[in-house]
Amino acid sequence: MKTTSTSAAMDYSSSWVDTSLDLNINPRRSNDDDVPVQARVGLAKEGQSNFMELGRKVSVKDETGALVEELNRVSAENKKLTEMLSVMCENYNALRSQLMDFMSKNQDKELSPSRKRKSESSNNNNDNTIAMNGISESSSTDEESCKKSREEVIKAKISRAYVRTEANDTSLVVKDGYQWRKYGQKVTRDNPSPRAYFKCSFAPSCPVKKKVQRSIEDQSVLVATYEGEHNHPHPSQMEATSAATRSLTIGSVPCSASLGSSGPTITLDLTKSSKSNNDARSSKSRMEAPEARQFLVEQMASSLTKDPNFTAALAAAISGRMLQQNNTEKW
DNA sequence: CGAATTTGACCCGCGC
DNA sequence: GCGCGGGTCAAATTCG
Repeated sequence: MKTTSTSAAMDYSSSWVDTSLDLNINPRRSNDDDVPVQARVGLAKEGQSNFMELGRKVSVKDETGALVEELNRVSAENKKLTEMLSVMCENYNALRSQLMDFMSKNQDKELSPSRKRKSESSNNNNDNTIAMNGISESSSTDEESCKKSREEVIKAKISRAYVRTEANDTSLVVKDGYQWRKYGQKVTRDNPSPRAYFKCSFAPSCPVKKKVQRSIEDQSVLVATYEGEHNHPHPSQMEATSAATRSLTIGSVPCSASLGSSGPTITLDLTKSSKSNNDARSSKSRMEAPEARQFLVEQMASSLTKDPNFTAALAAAISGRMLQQNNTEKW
């Protein structure tokens, strides 16, 4: 029942979370397909008539050298990213094993009926998946809809997310990318940790609420219960869109990040930057500034790793998926 | 100074 | 009907 092999866990990670950055080992290659070296030399000749004096062989040689250098650099970067990914998978495996222990320990307690309010427990019962996946969603059954139809309209979608935080982090903040406004906090009977109540900052137009409370068993795990669905775009998507727009103005590197029910998807298409710069002028500027491109890539990677939304979304997705998988294995 | 957070009071459903 | 407990409100407070 338990799957402990590393390779299996790796398969999970690959199937759950699309960690592919769509990196092209040789981005110039695609560019070369579109714009042959000679053609670009010709373009350079158009831009600089004196350049023709140097002869085609020299320019091709320089171009080849630059390409090799670029290739080496991108390969090294790709290697670095691969190493980072493997480290992340190792961390994930460690986290997963921890979670397996944790879940097996309190499995009975989770399944035993708690002294919760009827409405909440019924909602949880409706949630056939027990909301173990990161951003799981559930719809209500027909039996109870007639009884509390109005309430069900409001609480049509209830999902639960488990987010592991630092043990010394006392804040009940689950950075899921959305903006929330805290409107209350209570100490509940069945959990000594306070429960925080949040409304979407787009309220009242957006009716989504969430409750965040630390897990009884593991204080470092935050349990976020979401009620309702956002009726507006994910702020990180808007952010990514604007970021991509900004990057387009400087480097034309499309970049998008999204967190959906199927997990986070980060698309960093470095190949398109070359293709979109197919005209002569940008081709010239691109050849002149490989450092600028490297800086841009590094900046984008840095902004991604530093972005709390990204890391939180990643953490939420990983923990949620782990729980989902654990739940699947139990059934 | 406006926005966000805190926190005690209040509301309401449920069980006895 | 009453008490309990979860959820919400809103005034006070804090923060940027």
